[in-house]
Amino acid sequence: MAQQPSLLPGTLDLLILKTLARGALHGYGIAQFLLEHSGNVLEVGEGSLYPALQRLLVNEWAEAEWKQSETGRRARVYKLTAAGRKRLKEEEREFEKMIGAIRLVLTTA
Amino acid sequence: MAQQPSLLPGTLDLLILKTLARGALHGYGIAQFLLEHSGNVLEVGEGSLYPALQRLLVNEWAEAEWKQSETGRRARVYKLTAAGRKRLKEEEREFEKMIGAIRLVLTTA
DNA sequence: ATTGATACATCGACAGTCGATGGATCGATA
DNA sequence: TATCGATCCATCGACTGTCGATGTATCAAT
Repeated sequence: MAQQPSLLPGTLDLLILKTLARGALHGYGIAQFLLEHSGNVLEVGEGSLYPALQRLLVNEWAEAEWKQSETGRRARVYKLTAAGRKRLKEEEREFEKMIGAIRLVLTTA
Repeated sequence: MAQQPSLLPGTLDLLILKTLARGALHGYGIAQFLLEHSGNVLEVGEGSLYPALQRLLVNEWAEAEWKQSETGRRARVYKLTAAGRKRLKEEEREFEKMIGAIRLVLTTA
């Protein structure tokens, strides 16, 4: 873990999956979405983001397509697959399980 | 992360700190405590536990002392320092911050 | 006598995050 | 017009943390 971890390791895939569940989006947009929708807490660096997106592609939880805007700007748009939606549910379940377990310990007087 | 992660990476120090806040304890006992007080979810392997305890010692968040039981069985008992208690509070704060941020994203319709 | 629980610890493999770096386009400002 | 900041892609090496395997040893129970 880095000195000032901006992320809980192991949760980035879940966050990206969740973001993509709202609709296809490109990498930069995902990072922005996470920042804005987390009260500026989740600062996903590009060195974390792109490897994570590669993981999603390799596992076929997402598929990517190059898009050109009218102005000619290129962006790689990621879109969840059916397997990705399934995976999202699994990761959400697993996350809740872990958090619940940790909370049990933390709240044990 | 392992295939069947038993832990949320980055939370083990917090969990150990919290356990030790209830009283001094040896390594094996910490692992048992976490297992029992997490509904059998948090299975801390020894390959994770002992490196974590070393971290606590190095950072002087805990101190260790060898103890002998009446039967001659040896155990290394860990005890929080003042700095350790301070660190625990910091980690709790940081954890809640992260979880809050993640939850914001996960519950965004 | 062997197994299982208690107790310590280390090792190498592996995965994930981080900061730095590099490239490119575009709009605005100086 | 030059430069800066934002948008957009991606990779690299360093680092940290977890995991499973391995090794030692004691003790109780079978």
